[in-house]
Amino acid sequence: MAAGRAPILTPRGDDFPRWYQDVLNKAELADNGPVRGTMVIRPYAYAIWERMVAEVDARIKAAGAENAYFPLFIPESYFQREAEHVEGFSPELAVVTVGGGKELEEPVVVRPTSETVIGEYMAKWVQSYRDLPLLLNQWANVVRWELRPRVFLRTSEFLWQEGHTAHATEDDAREYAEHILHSVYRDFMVEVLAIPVLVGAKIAQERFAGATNTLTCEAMMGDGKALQMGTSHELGQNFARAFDVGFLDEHGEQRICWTTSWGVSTRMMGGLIMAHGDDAGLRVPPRLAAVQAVVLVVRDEDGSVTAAAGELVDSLGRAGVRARLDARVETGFGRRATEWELKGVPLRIEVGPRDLAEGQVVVARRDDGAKVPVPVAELAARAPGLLEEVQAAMLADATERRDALTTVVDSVEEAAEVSATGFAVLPWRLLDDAAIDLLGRSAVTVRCLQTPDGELPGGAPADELVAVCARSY
RNA sequence: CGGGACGUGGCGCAGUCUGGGAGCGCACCGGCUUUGGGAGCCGGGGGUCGCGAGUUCGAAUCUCGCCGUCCCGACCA
Repeated sequence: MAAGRAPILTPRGDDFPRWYQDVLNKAELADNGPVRGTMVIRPYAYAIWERMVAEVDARIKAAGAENAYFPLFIPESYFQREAEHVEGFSPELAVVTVGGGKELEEPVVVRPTSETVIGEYMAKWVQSYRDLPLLLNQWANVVRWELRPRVFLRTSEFLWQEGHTAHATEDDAREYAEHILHSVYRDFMVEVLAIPVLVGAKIAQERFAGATNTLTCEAMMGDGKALQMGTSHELGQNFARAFDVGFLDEHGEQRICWTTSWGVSTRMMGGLIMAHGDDAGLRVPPRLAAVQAVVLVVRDEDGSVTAAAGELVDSLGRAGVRARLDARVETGFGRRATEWELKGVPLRIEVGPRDLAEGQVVVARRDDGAKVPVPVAELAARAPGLLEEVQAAMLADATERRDALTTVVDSVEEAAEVSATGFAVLPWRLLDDAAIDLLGRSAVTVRCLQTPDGELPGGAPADELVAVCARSY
């Protein structure tokens, strides 16, 4: 029956960007907004984003930071105070010049990031070494006018979390920036998103505007391209100086703080889609999924199947599984099965009269398509374990693919070639300006620097570091 | 912002070259038959042909301008 029918989605191998668009539409994730570069996040995608927020927020709080909220509008003059910051952000600022029908005396910028406003208030709040470290975070929307927008990956407005901290010493600031990268971002991405991200440091050219060091989590997408999934910056004393964030130390000496900032955004939705999606649609890892299991009533003559399915949903819920009932029997089974596959729900539990007669249900895994019968009485007890199996399998799949598409090379030419389809790892010492320029001609960039065993460079000697190169989103 | 392609019901497209009925598939609504992988048949509803000028008796079709989308390059979460 399916033979001869057009595929639901453009196959990934035919046209990856087109496939991505198809997933956004068919899985009802997002639409373009009316203003170029803006997006509408639809309920199913927003539910996933809320799960991301919950998981990341819990980790941020575990790292000791507290949530606060700073204004959307920032005086334009604030941006002028940090030279590199202005230079980096000027091209993508949205500036409001009229308010209440009148030309404003000083234009206000719609925040592209909040270092400047937060710096102003940190200066006010921090007086003593006893006030440090000051660990703040906010969940907010930000605006960066984009020339080439792509839903979730690069939009002019996006949702994110931005952490901002002030510390007494450089070491303390560095440790905290690293702690966030590892214990919040990498942990979340690997354990919840099931995406095996690389951690590393950005080269100077790729640093955040105003940072002294930018740490990154880099993921590989289904087409071998890289996606920066999150960054954590050491800002040195650049912003602290510009905004006069100072304190008296225990010896009564006036000193300047060391600050950090770090963020992850709705871009992770794009990463989720492109890292795990297949030709049948999205695949959501169970720990992330807003709907972990859908109980699908295959057909129902007298209401008894729906009743039994409802009980299964309840029992799954009691077992800690986020389950949902699909009893829309007026819609064909195949249609509904396809819909849930598009949406990537990890487990589909099929219940029909035949199953009930045999005291079983059929459990279909979204990750590998396997279908196994499970006795009704055992479903709730077995589902959590099965979800964990799916979670582990998805991480293993993604890791295997990333490793298969990663090649260690020892020349710039090879790096350019290999980066056409995946990641190239080569000695950092080979990458002088001319080499970086050469890679650039193939749209290849240095994603991050690592130690050979994949850790942050830290204090490792520069000539021992490796550079991970790839094309990127 | 440079190069390329494309804008026709919600989605995907034909029609444009060679001007004259706005059509097709899917989706949607109603009815009947169906229901273990995208249902079938019958009957319906829905479109300023991206926007604006121009040429013409007449423009989806020709001309110009603008906007948007996608791809490829320069920047970012």
